[in-house]
Amino acid sequence: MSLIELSDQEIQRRETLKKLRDLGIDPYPAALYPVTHKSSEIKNNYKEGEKVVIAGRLMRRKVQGKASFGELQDADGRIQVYFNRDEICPGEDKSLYNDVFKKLLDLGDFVGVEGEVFKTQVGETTVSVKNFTLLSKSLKPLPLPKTDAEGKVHDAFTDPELRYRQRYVDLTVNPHVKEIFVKRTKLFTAMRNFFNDAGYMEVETPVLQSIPGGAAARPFITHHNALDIPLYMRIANELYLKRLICGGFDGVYEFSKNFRNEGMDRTHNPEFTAMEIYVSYKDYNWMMDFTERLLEHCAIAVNGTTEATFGEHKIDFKAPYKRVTMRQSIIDFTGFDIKGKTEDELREACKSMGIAVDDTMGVGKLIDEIFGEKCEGNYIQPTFITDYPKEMSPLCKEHREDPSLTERFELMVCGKEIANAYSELNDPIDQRERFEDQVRLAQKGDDEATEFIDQDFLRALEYGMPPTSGLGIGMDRLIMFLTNNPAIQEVLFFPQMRPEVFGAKKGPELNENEKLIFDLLAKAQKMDLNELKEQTGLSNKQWDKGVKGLAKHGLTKVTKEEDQLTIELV
RNA sequence: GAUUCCGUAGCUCAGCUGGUAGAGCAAUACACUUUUAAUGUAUGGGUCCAGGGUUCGAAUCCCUGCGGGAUCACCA
Repeated sequence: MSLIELSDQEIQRRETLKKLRDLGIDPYPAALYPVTHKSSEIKNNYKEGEKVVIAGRLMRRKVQGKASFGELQDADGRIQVYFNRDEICPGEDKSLYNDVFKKLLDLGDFVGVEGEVFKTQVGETTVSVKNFTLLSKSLKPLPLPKTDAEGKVHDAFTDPELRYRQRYVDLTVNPHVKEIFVKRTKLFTAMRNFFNDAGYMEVETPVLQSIPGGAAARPFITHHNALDIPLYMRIANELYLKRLICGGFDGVYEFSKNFRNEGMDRTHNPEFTAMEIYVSYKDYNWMMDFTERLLEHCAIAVNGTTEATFGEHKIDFKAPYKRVTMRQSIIDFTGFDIKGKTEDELREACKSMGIAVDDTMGVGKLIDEIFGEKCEGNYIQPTFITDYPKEMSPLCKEHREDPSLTERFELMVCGKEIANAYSELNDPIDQRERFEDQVRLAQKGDDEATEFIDQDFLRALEYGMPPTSGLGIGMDRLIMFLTNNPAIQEVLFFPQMRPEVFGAKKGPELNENEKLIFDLLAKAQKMDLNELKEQTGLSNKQWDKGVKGLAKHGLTKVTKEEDQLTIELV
């Protein structure tokens, strides 16, 4: 990057950097800095006169002559620091205060401070600085949002594009954003602890798979050079976890980064995190109990309460949750009973409800459309929807009382699904037939159906899998609900975005029009302005921009005598 | 994919029916020894997203492109 592209303030900071080096101060020292306290420890456990060593970013500086206040921001928050000229510079030489502190430090610099804790007249806990060390120089000015006495934020850094692309800045200046990610980590920890306490084991399964299975979604495809085969990035980890149940574990779970090559919007990112857990000798009824206890536990761990606010809704994750069969749900909201209906009858019903259908849709898909259109959005409080039609659930066990249904539930919150669970299908012959049905659906044109048959998974089932219940939870969605964020981008550190274009800006060299004008003028050195314009044959706008551009580069000068405008090279 | 809104100083934003680009904070200089977003005075800082068009003249009007937001569609 050339200097010409730097802003005024960036150039100043680079000059400051040089001055520091000239004074023998290393702006990027290597040595460990012996921090003894965090800002929160000092503020929460105030001890008058305590000697502390702290470090962080200098985020505020207010000079008042021979004394100054500043604010240091560390991982926990901010603490005020007090610089007194004669404390820092006891002798004749006051340059450490006058020059280094006042002129060569900038907001955003990482600084280490040794000092003593005291309270100012206004009562603010403050560290009185005895000595300070520059730990890392900041060359770009940070946005500086400020909160006033009424809690109103001024100059907030809010542009989503800038915030997502430069999350490091977002995290530095927006403490509430940091809080979201602290909560996100608390959620993962709480869930992990809950599973571990129950005796289940965290495992890892492949991200690169030769058959993308376990869900209906478009995968990302890549290529392995040594094997010379296509590999897919996983869309789900279900089939691998079930193999491990076949292998004899009681319970296994994995926080799984999944990748789906589909649309992006405020609730969908190409990579997202799911949690899947499989527990042997259990069924979906047990899993419902387990799920509501899990979510209650997680809500408390994250927010300290089972209650959460999401937009206009107040949600309560306190167990137990309401349970409604899909059939009953559709009766409740449409008056239509799906039990025993043929594909044609269902298609007619959809049409009468104003739901768009086409010929590729089978019984399951049609029911799903009705539910999605008429029912789903109505469940605000956590609600289990149970007993899904068989066609929609190729990996789920047939219902013990009704062979057209499966033992499946989804957990709905605020009209969105956040969990999905089965009594897992473990009959290998049934499973093979369901896969084959899926292949037929895919051939019929249903792009949600799975077109691959995972033969190795079927082989595992043939050796035998104990009765098992499995649960999947969309972790991003769950944390959105727990932190009141309607956009998935807000709960991902680095949401996917179109790549930023760097270095595309033009340098100081002349553009085509400027060159044309310059070359013509170079022959004469000095010309009448209008004459030159005619010779170039440029449009008014192009001419105007070109001439202004040249003047800006300091190459030409226009002089006016009487009504005569003359242009000459400088 | 469709519709719609937005892109101006490091940050937040003004800028009317076209007429020399503005404010606050940040920066620079000077003064000030306990301040609470906000000390005073002075100063500097902009290819107004890019390219084209209309015009004597475009940040402003029109077209195209790029980037982003919102709504809808699709997708868990």
